[in-house]
Amino acid sequence: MKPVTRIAPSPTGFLHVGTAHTALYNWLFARKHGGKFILRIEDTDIKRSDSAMSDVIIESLKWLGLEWDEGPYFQSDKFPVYKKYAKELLQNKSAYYCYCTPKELEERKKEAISQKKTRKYDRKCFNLSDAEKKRFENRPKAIRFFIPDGKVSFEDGLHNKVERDSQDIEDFVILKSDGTPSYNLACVVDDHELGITNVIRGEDHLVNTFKQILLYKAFGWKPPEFVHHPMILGTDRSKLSKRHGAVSVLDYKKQGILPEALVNFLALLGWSPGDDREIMSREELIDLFSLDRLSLTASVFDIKKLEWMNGEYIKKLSDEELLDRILALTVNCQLLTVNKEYMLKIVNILKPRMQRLTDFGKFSGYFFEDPTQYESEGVDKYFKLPEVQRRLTLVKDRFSELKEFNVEAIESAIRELASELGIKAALLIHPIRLALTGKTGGPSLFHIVEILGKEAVIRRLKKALLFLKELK
RNA sequence: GGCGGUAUAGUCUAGUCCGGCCUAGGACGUGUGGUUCUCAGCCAUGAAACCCGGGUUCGAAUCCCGGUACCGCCA
Repeated sequence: MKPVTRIAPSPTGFLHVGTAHTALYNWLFARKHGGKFILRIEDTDIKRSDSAMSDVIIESLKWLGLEWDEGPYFQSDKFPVYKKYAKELLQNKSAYYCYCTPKELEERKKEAISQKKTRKYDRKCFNLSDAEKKRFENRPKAIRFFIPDGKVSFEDGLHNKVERDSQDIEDFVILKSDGTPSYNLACVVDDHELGITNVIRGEDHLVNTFKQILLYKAFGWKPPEFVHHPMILGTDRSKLSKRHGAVSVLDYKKQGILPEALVNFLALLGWSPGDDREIMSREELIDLFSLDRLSLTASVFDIKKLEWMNGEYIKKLSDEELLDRILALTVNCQLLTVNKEYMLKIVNILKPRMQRLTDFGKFSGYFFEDPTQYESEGVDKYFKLPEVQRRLTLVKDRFSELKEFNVEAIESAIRELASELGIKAALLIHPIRLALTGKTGGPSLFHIVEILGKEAVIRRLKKALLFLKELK
């Protein structure tokens, strides 16, 4: 039988990388076995959901390339269905009405805690007499699932047999008093109706599974196979959240991370192919993926490694492709008007030092505008060299005499001048770089000079010479 | 608090099922050196881990027992 998996995010306004991580494993598993991957939006909490929020999830999944085969299904379309199933459980005595108000529950729980008793629901409404029930009949009522005695266990694909005493599980609400289903009911009903065969989800749901198993049993349904994978943690080893930095998939997009890099990185957080491979294409991941190679331990999201990996993916892109990606990300209209040939040259020499698409903006400024200031460290180091004014003047003259203004000609001009002056070429190169870019580091100077072109180079050298005059 | 889960370097992991090939492998990060005009890169090289305590065994990261710590759920 072909597997059917799903990702079921709730529309919170963004797609959490943890959810993306889970989605990826479900997607990989479905693709690997020729199965189906379904998207379901868990928007039963109407107050906190709106369509704009699910759009973000859809956009994020698409960006990552995790295409789904069915859906999106919306739980908010199915309220009557959940209600029907809740009533069914009522009828077969697996559930009962609860008339307790949130306030009453709160108070009784507090009291239980203060007496160091269990915080479970006290089953008050299960034990109500008919007369009492009648008295409460006009109150809003929820439906609670009755937990039968005994032990609940299931086989987890990773953790093997997990077991829990039903005494430790409370009679949980399946249908709230406002008629909306609780998470566990909606989840079980939908997983069943959609024919989900493999539920692959974060370990934070492991404990929910006991309740869900009980629901499957009460309905007489066959439960799917469960796999609870380890979670992603922040650097302080607590559940990854906003205070650890970016957690939204689209934030990474904005910050210049490539989707293929994020996918590769996420895949390796809690899974490994068994050998030393790290950089793997989508196809390789599908080919190599296997649930039994998932790790059992939660992993810390290491942004440094993501950046490294992103850099690796950037280096693999052709100049054209990289330029397209940069432009797609940039809102700077000015860049869009610059001629493509020029842009490609810049992309080409900046590529090896880029780790994020946004680095292009950071590193390329001087290709578009003359430097307005010079790094002070560089001024001390290179603009105060002996005879620097005279040397730069000579450089400027040599450059203006050049007929061919290409890397070879530029390099030999500088090297020849250096040997005529009896100094190391570096003593010319560094001040020139500072004069042209305002910076002490960067790509090969000869390439910079070529790309900038004769006119800009001469202009900038003149500017620098003026600056040097004032420096004295 | 109860319950569930987990434990290999700072981080991601391989090895654990079936004890010896593990003086524990790879990657990120980090130290040093080399290359180049600088930075990045690249190459070379180093430091860095089996949670603790018992046991079984000729031999344990791997098996058993007992702790501890961390994470999660109830919230």
